[in-house]
Amino acid sequence: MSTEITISEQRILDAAKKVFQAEGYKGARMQQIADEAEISKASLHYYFRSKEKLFEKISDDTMQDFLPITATWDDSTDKWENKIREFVVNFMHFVQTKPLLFIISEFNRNPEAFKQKKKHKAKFISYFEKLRDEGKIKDIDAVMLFTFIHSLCCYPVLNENFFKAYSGLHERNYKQLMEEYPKTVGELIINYIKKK
Amino acid sequence: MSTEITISEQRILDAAKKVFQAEGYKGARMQQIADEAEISKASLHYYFRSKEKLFEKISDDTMQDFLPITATWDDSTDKWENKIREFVVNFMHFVQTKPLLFIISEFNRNPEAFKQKKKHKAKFISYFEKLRDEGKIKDIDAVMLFTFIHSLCCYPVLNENFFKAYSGLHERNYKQLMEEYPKTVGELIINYIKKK
DNA sequence: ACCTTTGCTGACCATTTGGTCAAACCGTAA
DNA sequence: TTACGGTTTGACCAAATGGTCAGCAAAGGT
Repeated sequence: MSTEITISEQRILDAAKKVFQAEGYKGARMQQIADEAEISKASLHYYFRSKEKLFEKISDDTMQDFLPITATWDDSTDKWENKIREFVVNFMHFVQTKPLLFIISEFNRNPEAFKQKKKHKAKFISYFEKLRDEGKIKDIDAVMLFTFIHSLCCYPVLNENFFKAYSGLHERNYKQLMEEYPKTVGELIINYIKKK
Repeated sequence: MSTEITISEQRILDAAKKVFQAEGYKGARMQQIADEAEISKASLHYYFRSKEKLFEKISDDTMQDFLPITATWDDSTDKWENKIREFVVNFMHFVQTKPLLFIISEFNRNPEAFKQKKKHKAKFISYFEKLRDEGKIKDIDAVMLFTFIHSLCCYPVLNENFFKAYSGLHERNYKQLMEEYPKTVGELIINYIKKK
């Protein structure tokens, strides 16, 4: 079967995620990925014809993994406050766990390379526009809200090292801050759109 | 004088900023920078011994340019609300104008390379901790606040292309959004820490 | 036992890249 | 005119890099 994933293939994908995340696309070396996967460089090219194909595969997989999180904005009886809390926690966990940094970097550098520009905003936007039209929240711009949540969830994780050095926080303090962070972000957002 | 900057040197710096910003450190090519500066690659190395030195110079200059903005948190009689509004506008303009993207990327990739880790947070933190202790604002964590402002100001600009594709916004809509953005961010922050 | 497929590798290649160097260029002071 | 110091460059180099290929070994299938 063509959809089966061999052990070697999985080792390569794990290694590639690690190296791409640490070095970026241009900085990552095929030899380094091969070493990390304990395999020869020729084998690496046997499974993934080129560096580009390998990057694409990881990029696609990661984006695919994100889809379940957007399900937050499907119909359900949860209060919107809880949906926001849930989304922020899940989103931040995703950003902390998955190799998003190099994908975003590459995206910024070369947007054309990404053909299927999945528009994840649709569900989010319509969910909050409906709430607004029903008068259940303040009169806010849903796209602006979308931007706020993304910024707050992604920035401190994606730019962890820069942020640490820049703010003078050490590892321990940063971790401590990040433990409370999702909860506080949730409350910030809720506080912003809740009718008083 | 060693502090004088020749025309060629300036041309190189401008070209390098452009290329580094567009391609990242690893992706930038010395030849491309030389071409952009309309100069030979050998001349480029005459002024800046290595790619690393050139990067360092630009990185240092950019960080230096940021200092005036932090002056917002010096003593002055302005209301804190106005200081926040002013800072957000200035900060976002800076991020939009200066080549921050590749510096942050490189910083994340290789934090040790940056020796003088300037801690800009000091003034900001003490300013808001004082306000809090005086009971003029809510009981918030100043570091958390620092994180919020940075995230909100930097993310949508640094990851412009990713954000656009991801959210499905086109150029026009993005620009329109970004015009109101600083103002709205300011109000979001003020709303969060203002005593009711 | 023989053949075919699949996984895997060392050796090799063409190209790119950061960096060097001797020589040329050019304004100017003597 | 000449000598000199700073500036500029084409030609060149060693190292690194993505990628190729012929062939080996193991696992079935017949």
